[in-house]
Amino acid sequence: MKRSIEDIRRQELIEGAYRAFLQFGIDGLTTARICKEAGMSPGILSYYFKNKDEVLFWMVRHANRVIMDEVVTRMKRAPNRWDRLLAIIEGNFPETLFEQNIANAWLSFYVASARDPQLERLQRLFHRRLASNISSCVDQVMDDESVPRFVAMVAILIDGSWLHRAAASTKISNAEAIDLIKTQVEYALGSAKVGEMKRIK
Amino acid sequence: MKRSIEDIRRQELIEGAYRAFLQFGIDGLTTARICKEAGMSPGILSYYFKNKDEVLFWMVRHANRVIMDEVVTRMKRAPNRWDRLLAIIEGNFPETLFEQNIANAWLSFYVASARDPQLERLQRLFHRRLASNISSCVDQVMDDESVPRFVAMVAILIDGSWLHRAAASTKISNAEAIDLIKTQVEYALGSAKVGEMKRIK
DNA sequence: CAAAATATTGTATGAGCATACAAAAATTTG
DNA sequence: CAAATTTTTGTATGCTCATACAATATTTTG
Repeated sequence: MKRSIEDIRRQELIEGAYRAFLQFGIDGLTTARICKEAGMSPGILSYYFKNKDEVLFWMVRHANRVIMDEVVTRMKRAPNRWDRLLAIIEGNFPETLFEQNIANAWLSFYVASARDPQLERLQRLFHRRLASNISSCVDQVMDDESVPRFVAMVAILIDGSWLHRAAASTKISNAEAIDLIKTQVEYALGSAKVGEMKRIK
Repeated sequence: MKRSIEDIRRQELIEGAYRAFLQFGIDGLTTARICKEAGMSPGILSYYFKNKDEVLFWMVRHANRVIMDEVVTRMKRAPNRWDRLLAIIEGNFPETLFEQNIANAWLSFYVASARDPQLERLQRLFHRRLASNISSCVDQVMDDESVPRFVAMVAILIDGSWLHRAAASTKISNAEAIDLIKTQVEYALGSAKVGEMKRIK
C-alpha cells in the first residue's frame, strides 16, 4: 500500500513537471508550478522527492520516452533497413510534438545539461541511442569508417530542424523537416545503397 | 567629454557581459558578474544602463558582430557565387569560436529569446541576414520556389552543427562541420549548378 | 583653489525561489 | 473507536539576485 501511493504521487508530480516543462521550458519550472500542475499543495514536492533536480531528472526521462515510443513503434513496423531509417527520421517529428514551445523546452534542457552532470548523462544516453539506431540501419551498406560521419549528419539534421522550429523566423513543418532530411539522406547514400538497404531485413 | 566616458563605460560593460556570456551562458549573467568582469563595482550597471536586459541586448549584438565579421571578411574575398557560399559556411565556424562553452552560450540565447521580445527580434534579424546571404548565392541558379528550401537546409545544417557541438557526446570539429555541410550542399545543388555558380560574379 | 558637476562605491530593499518543517488532516491498525 | 501512522497543507527561513540610491570620490569649471 505504501509503495502504491508513493509511486502514484511521484508519477503525478513527474507528469505535472512535464506539462509545466512543455509550457515554460526548464527555467520556468518552479516547485510551486510543478505542484500546482499536479494539483497538490506547494510543499508536497520535498516529501516525495529529495529536491527539484530529482523531479527534473525523472521528468526528462519521461519526456524522452514519449518521443522514443514514437520512434520504436514505427521501427517495429519497418520491414527493412531503409524503412527503419525512415522510421527513425519520422518518429523524431511527431505531428503533435513538433511545436515551437516544445522545441524550446528541449533546447532549454540541452542548455541546462551543460551545467548539471545528471542531465548531461541523460543527454548522452539519448544521443547514443539515436546514433546506435541510425548505425544499425546502414552498417551493412558502408564501411566502418564512414558510419560515424553519416550518423552525425543525420543527427545534425534532426537536431537542427528542432532548433529551427524553436527559433527561426520561418518555421518549418514536421512534413517539411522529414522531407528535407530524407532528401539529404538519399543524396548521401545514393540509390544503390538505398536499394541494398531495402533488401536487408 | 561626457559622451566619451559614457561610451567607454558602456562598451566596457558590454564586453564584460560578453566574456561572462561565453563562460556562463545567458543564465550565468548576473549584474555583479558583468561588473566584476568589466573591472567595476557592482552598482555601476544601473548608472550606465536602464537595466540588465539592456546590457544583454547590446551584448548579443556585439557577440553576433564577432561572428558576422568572420563571414563578411571571407565573403569579400570570394570571387564568385560558389566561393561566397563557402565563405558563409566557413565563416560560421571560426576555429577560435566553435567551442562547447560558446556554442552553449548561443543556445541559451536562443532559449531566452523565446521569452524576451527584444531578443527575439534580434534573433530574427540574425536569421534573416543569414538567409539573405545564402539566397544571394543561389538565386541565379534555381527557380524562386526552390530557394527557401535550400536556404532552410543550409541554415539547419549550420545551426545543427552548433547544437551538436554544444551538446552531443561525440563532438564535431569545425573542419568536420564545414566539410559535412559542404558535401551536403554539393549533393543538393549538383555539379552543374556548382559549375554555374563558379562562373557568376 | 573652491564650488559645481560628474562618476563610482557599497549597500539596502524587495522580489522570487527552493527547501524544511510544524501543524493539521486523513488513513490505517489493533 | 481511539491510538498510531501516513499524508498533506501552509508557511517560515534563507538564499540569490536586480535595482535604486545615499554617500563618497573624482573631475571639471570659473
